[in-house]
Amino acid sequence: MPAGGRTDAHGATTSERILDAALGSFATRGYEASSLDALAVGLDIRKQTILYWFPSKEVLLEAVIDRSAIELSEALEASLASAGSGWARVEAVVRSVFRLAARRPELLGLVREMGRLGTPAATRFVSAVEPLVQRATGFLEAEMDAGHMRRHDPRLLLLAIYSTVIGMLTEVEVLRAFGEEPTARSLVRRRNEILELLRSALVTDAA
Amino acid sequence: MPAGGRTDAHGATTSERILDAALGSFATRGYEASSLDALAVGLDIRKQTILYWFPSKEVLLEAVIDRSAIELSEALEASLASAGSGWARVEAVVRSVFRLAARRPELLGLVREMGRLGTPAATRFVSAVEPLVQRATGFLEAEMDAGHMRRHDPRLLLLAIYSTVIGMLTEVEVLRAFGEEPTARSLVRRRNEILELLRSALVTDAA
DNA sequence: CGATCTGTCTACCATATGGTAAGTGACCGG
DNA sequence: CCGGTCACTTACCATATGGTAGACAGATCG
Repeated sequence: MPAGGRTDAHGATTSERILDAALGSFATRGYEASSLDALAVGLDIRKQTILYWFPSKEVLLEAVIDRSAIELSEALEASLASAGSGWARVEAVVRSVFRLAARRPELLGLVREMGRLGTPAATRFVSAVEPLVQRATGFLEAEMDAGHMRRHDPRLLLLAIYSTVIGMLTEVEVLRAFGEEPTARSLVRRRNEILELLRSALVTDAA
Repeated sequence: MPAGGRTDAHGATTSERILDAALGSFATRGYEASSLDALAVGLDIRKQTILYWFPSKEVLLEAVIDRSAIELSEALEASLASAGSGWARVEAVVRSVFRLAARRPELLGLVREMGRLGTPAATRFVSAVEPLVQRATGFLEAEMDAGHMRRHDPRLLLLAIYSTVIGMLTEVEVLRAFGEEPTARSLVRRRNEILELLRSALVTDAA
């Protein structure tokens, strides 16, 4: 039985509920714009209960980051473990990110928020996800060496892929401007568009 | 002589100086996290001078958005006016956005911030830039019809291009994680990477 | 010269914020 | 049954926030 306070009707501990609400708020409103008071009201809890579990707002942020980094890493590692090789591997990862976006959009929102938080919060997240970046660049490089993919700077290529995927998943307002509704159907269309785009950009005829 | 208050040593009116500082702060710290007090201190001005020119923080935001939308539109329109056709046109626009990012990074930062602001602030920006989106999708569609570019959904394609470019220009923390320093040289490398990527994704052999 | 207008300032204020201090009740081992 | 710990609460507090009211100096104009 994990510590974290009394459990509610759904078996969630208080500290878990706080983390969930904080993640949602940080991801959509931003860290600085999120207030402990508002969080507490939303949870029907007193602010001091939050400060009991997380002695300061910054500590709460760190906890949210750590938990999210783990969840993100696990999701990606899982998709990598079962994925094939070559282009199929890229496709599997993109698909799993889109699945994650459908199930837990706040996670992707938090990733975007990282940029604004700067050191040391972002450093925390970055170092947690670092191994994945290493694996990914290594993989891309190998595929290029094997002639399966067009040659690019693997780090910059990864950055471009990341930007495209995250952007198409999180820029809701821009999506609206481009006439895309935030529906599941639209999500699938965006995923397929990205996959097509990446495939024609990356895969060589040799593969 | 445009109104806007007394002019400083460099000929800038007070209201212009306020708009500049606000743009910078909104773009990097975010709207909600920016305070009028901090803005005033940075400008060596009293907060009430800000509220004299812009009667509320929200009005200030609207003014910043309007001015930025105009500046952005003009920069893009200019690059479109002198650009050639086909792939050269896409390349010209991407290059001009990168030039803009080097000269006025806050403009791009504000675009990213739009997503968080939601209605009605984003609507304001979106409707100001809307004509550009129309022109761009129309152009892409024509190129596809002519067989110069691979067929895609033009709106989704534009969204993908936008996401990639904005992401690679604004996600400073992620850039750091990927080992890219925020230098001019790195900017050029990122630009070239994007151009290569887009070219292999879009251009058909027929072109 | 006196009245008015413009731009900026000083003096406040209600509210919201992150955080401290000290309680209260339920449970638990001895 | 009783002292202590755990989870959470009420009661505050200093500071920061967006915003109001009004004074004051300099220019403009009749």
